[in-house]
Amino acid sequence: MSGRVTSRAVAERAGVSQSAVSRVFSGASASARTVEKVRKAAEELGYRPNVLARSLITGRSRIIGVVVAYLDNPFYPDALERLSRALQEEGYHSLVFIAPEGHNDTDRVIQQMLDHQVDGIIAASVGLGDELAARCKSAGIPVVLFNRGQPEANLPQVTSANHAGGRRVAEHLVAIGRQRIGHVAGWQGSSTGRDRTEGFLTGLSEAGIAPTGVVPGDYRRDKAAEVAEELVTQGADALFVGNDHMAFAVMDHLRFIMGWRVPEDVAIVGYDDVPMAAWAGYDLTTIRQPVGQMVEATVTALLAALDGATPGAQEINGPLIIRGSTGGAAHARI
Amino acid sequence: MSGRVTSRAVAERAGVSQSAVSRVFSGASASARTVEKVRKAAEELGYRPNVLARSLITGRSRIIGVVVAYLDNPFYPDALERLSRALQEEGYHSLVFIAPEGHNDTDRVIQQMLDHQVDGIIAASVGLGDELAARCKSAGIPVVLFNRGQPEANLPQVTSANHAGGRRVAEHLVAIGRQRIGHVAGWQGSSTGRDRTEGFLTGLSEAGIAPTGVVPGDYRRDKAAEVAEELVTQGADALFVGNDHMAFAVMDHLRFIMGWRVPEDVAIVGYDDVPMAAWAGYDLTTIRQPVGQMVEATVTALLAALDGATPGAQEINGPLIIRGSTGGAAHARI
DNA sequence: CTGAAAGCGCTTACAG
DNA sequence: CTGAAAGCGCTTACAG
Repeated sequence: MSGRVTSRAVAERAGVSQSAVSRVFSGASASARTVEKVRKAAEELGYRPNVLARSLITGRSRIIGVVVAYLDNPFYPDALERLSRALQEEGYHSLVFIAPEGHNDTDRVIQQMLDHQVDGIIAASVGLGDELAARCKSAGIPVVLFNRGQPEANLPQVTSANHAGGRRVAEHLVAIGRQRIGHVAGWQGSSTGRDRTEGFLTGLSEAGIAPTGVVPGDYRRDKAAEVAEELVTQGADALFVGNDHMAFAVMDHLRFIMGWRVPEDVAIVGYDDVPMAAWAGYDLTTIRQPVGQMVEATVTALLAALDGATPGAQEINGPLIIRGSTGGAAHARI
Repeated sequence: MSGRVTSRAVAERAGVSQSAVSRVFSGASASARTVEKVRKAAEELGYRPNVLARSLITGRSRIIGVVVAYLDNPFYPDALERLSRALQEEGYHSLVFIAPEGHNDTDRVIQQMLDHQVDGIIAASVGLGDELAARCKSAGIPVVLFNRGQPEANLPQVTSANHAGGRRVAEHLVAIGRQRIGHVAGWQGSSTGRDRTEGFLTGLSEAGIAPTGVVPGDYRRDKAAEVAEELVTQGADALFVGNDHMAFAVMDHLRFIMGWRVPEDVAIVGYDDVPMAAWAGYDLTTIRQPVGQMVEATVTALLAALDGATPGAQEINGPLIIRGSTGGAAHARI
């Protein structure tokens, strides 16, 4: 226990005032001689400025609160890793909260972030209560929504073009000649779930096709597998599954439990293009959510908001990646 | 911009002193009447205590720094989620750092955590330089290593019984009648990698079998698939792969690229028992790392250290989970 | 129980 | 450029 080394201790050892030490470490101007003396003393004492004290005065903690809901869908660890790195590069740190099970208790978590004087908040795939949004606003703490739209909230938000993506999936399944097309939908309480479903139904209806069935899978593996079984039993020869995470469960269930062939008996399309989708075991056709671009846009929006700007909603386009689960690239032009 | 609401503002509105406000929010004693007045004023003003200021005085931030190296191996997002939740339950928050690519630049990250006055540090699967370890010690900041041993460092650490696990794998592969057994090893720069490999070789040698080959896969999918191909080409009929993450890549490569059958042509065993290992598509025999118990032990050790205790190293036993990739439970007794 | 006061470790005008 | 001083928003002895 050497005890905390403070700027005062460094000042004494260097034979300068405490203010001088502070100036050296906060990058304010100081003579070369002072800088040298201070650095030397600091080195010898192992001094490092107390970031808390600095934040208390400057009113900026350089900490960004990041809320994430579930890490079992591999899209989110990936996003979290990239967000954290991008923030670090900008000199910010991430105070991470894993949102509680009941998706809607995020408000308490956000409040705690405010208590910690975070400079800004990124909410990945979780919503924000109106009251809390107002409180953040009045506290001058910008909030950016990642992969979640909340139109009423009027918050900066970054999503991929979910409606367009869903529609593109419909076009693809029709193009490869499928007629009995079902949909294992994402959680309809989320904008991603709703938008993908809507886009998909739009696409089908444009092709003059009625869906064989549309059943919510709620972004849960177990539920997705269950409802997929229903749909194929009803005769579906193609399924659009609301995200890759569910699609893997659906493929496993159909192939290994029910003995169906993919894509011969049933074509499968997912959403996200997580790395696993490209693995030989799944080879899943899917819409790519360009996570790198989405993270970049999110961090850019946050920095802009910290600078006083008011960024709006942003949609990033993602391509359809055609793989074996719908017959592969060769079938793309059929 | 209502501006920050401070305890002084609440005091004025409530007609009490600032100290009284502080006492109410820090749980110190106060008369029912004071509490009521203060709470009312605070409510009306939307007051919440500034945690930074509190931490500056108490010297406790109630923030735990968590360093994680890679989130692409699903074992770690899972661990991170559980760690974060467990910490939240104890009233702590997690300042998360994703360690930079070059595994050994963790020191800078740890230093930054110290600058933020974290109360403690959990380092998941990363090492800690001697100098930094010493600095944490002298600052009185406990560090607990999760899933990584570092015997020289004399730090509290929680791992699973990797040596025993590796040995158990050898016994199992011998028991099901495999004779030409290869090993795609984990990164030998890590204790987990080394211990599993050692245990495995011990087990083989006890059975009087020499390994067909031992090649490092470094916990990387691409490398693992590559060296697995070498090993089976050399005639291996069974492979122990250093973790599940690599084992999936190995299975995909052997089955879908090379056309081998698992387990008929080659039996595969992994390590970790991440959820995916139980998926029908892999059905991977593996040693379970009991992540729940490991997290619990880690948090307990950290809390104990925060209380002044000096917890030691802890090894959690994990069972062999026999699945289809080695012929399933039916073959377990052969 | 309560208020006045000191102080946590810094930053930042303000004089010199 | 530099030091003395005020102050960030709290907690916590100390008297009363």
